[in-house]
Amino acid sequence: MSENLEVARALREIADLLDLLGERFKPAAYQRASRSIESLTEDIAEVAKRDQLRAVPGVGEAIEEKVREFLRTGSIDYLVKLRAEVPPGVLELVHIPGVGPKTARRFWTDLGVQNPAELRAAIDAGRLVGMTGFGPVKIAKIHAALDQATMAGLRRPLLEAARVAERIVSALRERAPVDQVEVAGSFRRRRETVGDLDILVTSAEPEKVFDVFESLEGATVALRGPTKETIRTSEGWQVDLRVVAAESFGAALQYFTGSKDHNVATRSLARDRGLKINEYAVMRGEERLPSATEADIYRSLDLPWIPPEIREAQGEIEAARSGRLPALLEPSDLLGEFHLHVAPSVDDAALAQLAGAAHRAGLRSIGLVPESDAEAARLGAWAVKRTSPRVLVGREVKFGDPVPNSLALPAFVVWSAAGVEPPRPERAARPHGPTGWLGHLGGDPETAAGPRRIAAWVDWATATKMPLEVTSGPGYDGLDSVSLRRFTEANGRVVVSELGLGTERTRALAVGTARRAWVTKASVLNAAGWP
DNA sequence: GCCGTTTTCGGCCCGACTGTTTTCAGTCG
Repeated sequence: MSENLEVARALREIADLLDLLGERFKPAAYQRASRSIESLTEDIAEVAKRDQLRAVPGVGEAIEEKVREFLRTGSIDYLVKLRAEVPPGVLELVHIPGVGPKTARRFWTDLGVQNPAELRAAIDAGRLVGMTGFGPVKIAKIHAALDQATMAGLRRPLLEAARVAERIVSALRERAPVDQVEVAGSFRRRRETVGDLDILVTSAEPEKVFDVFESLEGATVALRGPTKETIRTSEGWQVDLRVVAAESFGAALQYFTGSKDHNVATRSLARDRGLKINEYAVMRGEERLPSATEADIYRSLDLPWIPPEIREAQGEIEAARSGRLPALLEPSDLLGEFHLHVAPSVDDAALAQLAGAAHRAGLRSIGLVPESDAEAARLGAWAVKRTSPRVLVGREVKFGDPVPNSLALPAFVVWSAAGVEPPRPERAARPHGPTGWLGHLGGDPETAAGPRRIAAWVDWATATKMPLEVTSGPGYDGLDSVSLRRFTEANGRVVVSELGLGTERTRALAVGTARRAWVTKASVLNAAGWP
């Protein structure tokens, strides 16, 4: 598993380099293969072993050979050769907002500029003045972008995106003349990390909506047209707002939710049927088909509506076509929350309040996680009196440490993998103790070491039938949806935790992470229907 | 480089926006 990301990165770098060298279609081909391998739920080395690489979308004869070379030797000759043709800093030029491969290539070949620092020096020395295609406005924009280039291209945790999205959406609902408002893009698909926010609204008065949008606190306008405006928030988020007609809302929502590969697949289905889908409507020749809702769009393809979380071109189209879409976990399926840390200072009144909140949230049981044995004893005495919801007292224990049992065994254990190296697979034994599950897998998903660690833990959990905890993203527990899907497909069980109570946001995000992994309530220990 | 029950060759998503243009190229999503 660990090599998937490395292979994807190598292919992505080939794509970027080819782009800079002016290749026409190869970059897109390498990009597609890279994306496809990145979101693969299976170990690429296993796929290669089974001789199924060509079945991966976007992998043909040439890329198969390069993947095999990488798996065999850890590098790709072709990539090494390309790197030699392009100075390393030139790749960074492409990451400056507003600078693409064509522009970066001209800086490099026409001006000899090889990295962002040299570009800044060239601008300061006035060397761009007089180059065709570079007026004063464009030069100033590039200079400004260089000053804040650090934010560009960065993806941040889903939970962080949720806070920004909620703030903007509620401001628009309150202050702007909008009807429907929806956040599309990777946020709506609940990707673990989000690069920018894409908001769609319907409104009869787009200009007024934009006026409100750009007056949000800390907002600076990046661009504004009649149907679209882009701002940058003070925290560095890029937020796009599009105003569409109500009759196009479904088409636009489907289009801007993506993923890119899912859209390629739906468009190709449309083509097979003599239809054409764009962001405004489904068209049959000159005839406009209903496009106000996403269901309209999928109906035109004879498909049921597909939940956004699984729109990744990873089998959802085929499943929809054959009527085998899974009934994904719903927030209302969760009947227990078992990861409620309680402070030592918490008194009976506060506990009663917590239980009341859980009851109102529809939970039948909750699990309290105190920090000490003394606290556990005190909470245990209180808990036996509660029946609605039922209250259990558990402990969070560092994996490998003994379970504390000074008075009574805790009812459950959250094993924390934080900072603990995964056991070797041959030592596939669950720790002794009460019912437990493994959380805090840790690891940074954006670095190479993170996924490898997580994969090792997931392999171990699969072998030992240890359940895994799912929360609202890798910012907390490190478990990404690709690994999670692999785990549940191998019959792994999960506990979905929002790590708190009464915040719709965290529950929605935790459930969203599970849904991305095609998790149904049958795999979820704290859901309805679990024996 | 990939892909195909209309193609094994000839296509490759496409529209919005910007800045520079006198009709368009580049970037972005």
